[in-house]
Order: sequence, then structure tokens, then C-alpha cells
Amino acid sequence: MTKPRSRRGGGRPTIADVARKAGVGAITVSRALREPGRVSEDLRRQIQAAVAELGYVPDPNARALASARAEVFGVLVPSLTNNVFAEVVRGIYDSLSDSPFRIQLGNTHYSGLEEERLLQVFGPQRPAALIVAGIDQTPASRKLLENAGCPVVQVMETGPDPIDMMVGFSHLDGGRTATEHLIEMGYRRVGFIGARMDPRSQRRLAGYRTAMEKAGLFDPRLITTTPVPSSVSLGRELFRDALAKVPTLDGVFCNNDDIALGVLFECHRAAIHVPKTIGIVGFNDLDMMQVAFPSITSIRTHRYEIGRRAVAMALAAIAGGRPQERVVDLGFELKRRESTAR
Amino acid sequence: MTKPRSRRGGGRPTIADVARKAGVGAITVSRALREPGRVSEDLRRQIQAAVAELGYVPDPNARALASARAEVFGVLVPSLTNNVFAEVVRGIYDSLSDSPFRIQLGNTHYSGLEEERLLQVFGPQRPAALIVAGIDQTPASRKLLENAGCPVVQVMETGPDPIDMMVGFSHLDGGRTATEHLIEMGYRRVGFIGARMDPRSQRRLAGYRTAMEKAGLFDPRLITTTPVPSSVSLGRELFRDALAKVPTLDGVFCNNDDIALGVLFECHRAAIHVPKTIGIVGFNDLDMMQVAFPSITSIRTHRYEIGRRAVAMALAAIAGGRPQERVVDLGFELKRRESTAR
DNA sequence: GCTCGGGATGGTAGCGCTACCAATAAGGGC
DNA sequence: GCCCTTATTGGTAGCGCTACCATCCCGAGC
Repeated sequence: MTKPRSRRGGGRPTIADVARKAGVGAITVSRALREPGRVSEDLRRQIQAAVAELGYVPDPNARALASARAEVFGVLVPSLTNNVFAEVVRGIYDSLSDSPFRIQLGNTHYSGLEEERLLQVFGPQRPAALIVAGIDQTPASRKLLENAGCPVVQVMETGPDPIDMMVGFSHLDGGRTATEHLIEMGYRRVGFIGARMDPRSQRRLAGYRTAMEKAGLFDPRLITTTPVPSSVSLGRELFRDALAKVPTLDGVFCNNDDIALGVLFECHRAAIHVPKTIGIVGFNDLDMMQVAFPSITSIRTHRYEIGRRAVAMALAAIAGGRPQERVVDLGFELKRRESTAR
Repeated sequence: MTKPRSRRGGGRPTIADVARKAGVGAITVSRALREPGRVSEDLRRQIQAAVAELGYVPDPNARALASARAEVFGVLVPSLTNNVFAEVVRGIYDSLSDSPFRIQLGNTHYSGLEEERLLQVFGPQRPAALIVAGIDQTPASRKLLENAGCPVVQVMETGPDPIDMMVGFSHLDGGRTATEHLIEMGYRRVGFIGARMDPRSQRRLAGYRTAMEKAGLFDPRLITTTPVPSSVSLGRELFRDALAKVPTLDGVFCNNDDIALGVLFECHRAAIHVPKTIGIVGFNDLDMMQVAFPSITSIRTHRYEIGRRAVAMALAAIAGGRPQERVVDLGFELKRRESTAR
């Protein structure tokens, strides 16, 4: 009666081994691990002892197959190196580190098609929740998310018509606030410089435009953008282009802090005084903004908190109680610094 | 004879549905999907048609359970926001995006214990390969990696005694090269400024020390470090500390580029001339180094390439052929710039 | 004392897939 | 023409776990 045990498996103990050792049924071991409250004190202790002695660890794959639900959070971001998303992801990781949930991270490269592809890969795993960046999913992606059968949180932005839940802030308001600040400080020929120009950047630009038009200062030639990925060196180049185009430029609202830093360095290099000759405002408020010389005014966004909140909302939804507010606006903050202190 | 189909599952088509529709056995469908070469042209076409018609996608959990091997790469890095690791991770993602492998990323927070914990979580999933940052695993982690039953690649550094494979470069040589460059350019009171001081930073410091001692310039008071996480603002503060301690300081080798940028900004603020009064060398050569004013000398490291190479080696090992060289040194490059051009 | 409800425990039957082996057909060498 | 190898296909039996349902026991209620 030698049972052909662990012919395939690596010989790791299974739930049956634990059950045998503890003198209980396998299902009771399963319950003791997942819903300890439903198992008597005595058995629970016996089972715990057996688990410890054998070094038993449940097989997540078997678990996922049997329960038709994997303890995995699927996370989709457009970039892994962009500090903004890295912070969101960090918030997600930190919030999930004590939970049984694993994380599967996908990089969409700012591509809707790639997002669709990744959702098709994530779906069959039956994740416990999905967190996706942005609110501009393709119709196909939207359908996939709606039919995912798990909580979905769109992060980084807020907007009408959430697929399920949302955490973020208004990029349009952010862009408007940044621009209004420049105007308030006396800048008149305020340019917009932006790289990548993903949907969020587009909305910041829309905010810029709103503010400029309201002040009667709008001029399309003040706008300099490119679809090229953002970088500090690109910021420098775009600023030179902008200045060549509009020599009277006296302020710039930058798409993000990298661009702003590039602008600052170019000003140093060309001996353009900041903030007297040119005022600079960035977006996101990376640590370096306050250290730069002169320090750079920026819109502080709460990336880490967005990640944490998204997880909290997803966990609440998994636990059954859909949270009251499905859309959470975490806002932003204008950090006034030397670069606009005329 | 109504079969109680999909009582639990979400009603998604299974391999049996495909087999039925194609008029073949389930196992043949499985083969057609995994080893198309072993199935005849005819059946393959029929099966493909059935797959397409039903929209069948294999269940990765069932697959992992049955084959005792998940199509997952486990990746462990100490930080998600540090650009250096983000680049490595990006290389890994890009290399794996066309493969069937998913990625499970773990954040160790520079903690050996956390690394152990994560390896214990990753292990039971039976990943196809593991990629871990650094070569200073705890003995427990080392054992877990040795017994993981899959290829293991240690990245970011090279060293003796690989667990399995390694891709990286010598941080000691990097630190030495950076310091020698400063000495060569005529700097004498060359300081070392470092934050976080993880094992790699320690080795850069050792390289600094080697170079300074060889030149007869070593003085322990020239070293300023902290275990606090690195940032641009911290760089500024550490530089002020260093200068207060050693007013004759005429050069600094910085642990990384963030610190170097902080030093540069402080020099601007305090009207200290770079490179005349102070020479600055960074480490990693982020994009902004070449844009900074003055541009900052740095040690260029090949982070993205490390990620790509690690995946290539792991895939080769999975395919059966352990690569010739188990330890790959991708080296580094000294980028001479204005900050040390005396 | 008897029935009933609810908590605790276990058995059975899969979840969807693949390893293993068997079976059959198709060629190749003598 | 026969035997053996190779290629192709399928059946069976799990992989390790949990959903579902049955069973059992105890105390409460009448």
C-alpha cells in the first residue's frame, strides 16, 4: 500500500500531511488557516503545531484553482521609471505587505493597446482586485475591467463615470492653479512646456489654457509640446525652442518637474535670471524642487497616498462593504517657492 | 445526463470545450498550445480555430498546479522608487513582455529579513526564475534561493561565489575610478558623501578609500555618511556637514547622483564655484547629470542592460543550456564633465 | 424526554490543466 | 514481408486545494 506520493511535487508537505499529523480532516486544516474562528480552539492549536513542525505553506496555485480566485492584485501603470507612478506603486506595495495578497505589476508604456493586452493576461488569473492608472481606457479595456468580476480602482485622476472606484485629483485644476499663480505673480507671457503629453498632461494643458484665456493672455504660440518621453534634458531643449519662438516669454508652467529642472538649468547656462526674467512652475513637487537653486514652485501631488487609498478601497470592497464614496479626490497643493517670487 | 458544468468557474471556456469543438482530446489541445511542433498541421489549425471561436485562454493557475511550475519570474529589489532599480526592473519587463512569463515584483526595503519573507512567499508559487538584487543575501535567503529549484540571477553587482548566476559590475572599482579621476584632476582634499549606505555603497566607499590611500590622501574625517535614505535634499545637508567638518574640502565623490545634485545646488546657493573650488563626481549617471549646470561628472552604469541580460540568462537556463559564463560583468564608464574640469 | 437549531467536523467531488504511459499509425531497414 | 523505430494521439490519474453537502453532537425550548 505504498502511496505514490509526491511523484511530481517537490516533496513539499501538503494539506493532507498536516491533516494526518494533526489527526483531523484536510478541510479542517484548510478552515483553520483561512477562517480560524470556525474551528475549535483545541484543533486549531493542534493544527498550528503540525503546520509549524512540517513547515507547511499552502500552495497558492492550488488555492487559486480550487477557489476560482487568486490572492493577487493586478496593477497597471504606464511607466515604471517615472517617479510619479513609482510612488503610487510604492504606496500600493506598502499597503499590501502585511496582507496575503501578492502583486502583479504591468507596464503599459502609455499604450492603450498594451493595456488591453495586459488585462487579457491578468483576467484569466482571476485577481482579487485591479488597480489601473488613468481614466482613459479604451472601450475594450473598459469592458474587460467591468467584467473582471473584482473591484477595480482607477488611480491618478478623478472624473465622471468611474468603472468602479477612483482615487486621484483633477489635473485640469492643477494646471489652472499653477498658471493662475504665475499670472498672479505678474508674469504675462506665460508658456506651457510639456513632454509625453499623455491624457493627464493634456488636461493640465487644458487647465493652463483656461487660466490664460480668463486673463486674456492666451496665445497658442506660447505652447510647446512633444510626444517624446519626458526628461530633464528634453526640458532644456523645449525651453530653448520656446524661447526662440517667443523671445518675450517671461514664465513657464512645466508639464512636470523634470522639464522644470531642465528649464532651470538652461536659465543658469544662458544667464537668464529666475525668477526675475523667467518664472518657473513644475508639477508633482519632487524632493529636488525645494533644494534647487533657486527653489522651484510646484504643484504637490499625493502619489503615495493615492496608492495607499486605492488599496484601502479595494480591500474594503473585497471585504464586502463597498465604500460610501466611490470617487475620492485627494487634491493637490501649490508650493510657492523662489522660482516665482518676483 | 446534464453535466453540472461551470458550477464554480465563471463559465469561461476550458480546454475540454476546445477539445470537444475541435474533435480532439484535451491533451492534444494542451500540446498544440505549448509544443505546436508535436501536433500535426491539420489538428493544429482545427484547434486554433476552436480556440479563436471560443475565446479560450488557458487558466494559469490550473497550469501551474498541474505542471508544478508557474510561468512567473520573481523579482526582488530593495526599492521601487530609486531610479537605479526602476531601470533594472524596466529592462526585465521589456525583455519579458513578449514571453508568456508574468512578473512578480517584491520590494525588500533594503532589509535582509524582508527579503527572506518575500522569498518564502515566492517559493511556494514555484516560479520559473528568480532575480534578486545584490549579493549579500542572509544565509537563510541564500539557502532558500539554492533550493528554489529554478534559475537564480543576482543582479547589480558581481562577486565571487554566485548562488547561480550574476550580472552587474564592481562597485568597488567604480568608487575607485571616480576617486582617482578627482585626484587626477588635481583635487586633494576629496570627500566621500553617502546616504543609505547599503552594501553597494559600502563597496563604493571602499573603492574611494583604496584610491585615497594609494595617493596618500586618505583622512577619515573626509568621509560623511548616513544610513538615512538618499535624496537630493539630504545631499545638500550632508555637504554642509562635510564642509563644516573639513573647510578645506576641495572635491566630493558622491554615493549617487541625487546626492551629487544636492551638493551642486548647495554650491550654487553658497556661491562656491564648481569645479574651481569644489569638484563633484556622482554615481549612476542619470540623465540630469549632463544637463546640470555645470554638468556633473558621473560613473555611468548600465542598469537597463543589467535587467535585460539577467532575463536572457534566466531564459537560457530555463531552456536547458546553462550559459557559459555564470558571472557577467557589464562594467561602467566614467563620464567626464564640467564639474571636475578644473 | 423529545425535537430542533446551530456549531463543529468530515467526505466527496471537483477546479482546469498536464505528466505519464499506452495505443495506434506511419515509415525504414533488412 | 516482418520487425523496429518514430511520430501522433488519447486515456487516466492526479497536482493541492476548497465548495458543497452530510453528519454528528450539544444544549435550548417545549
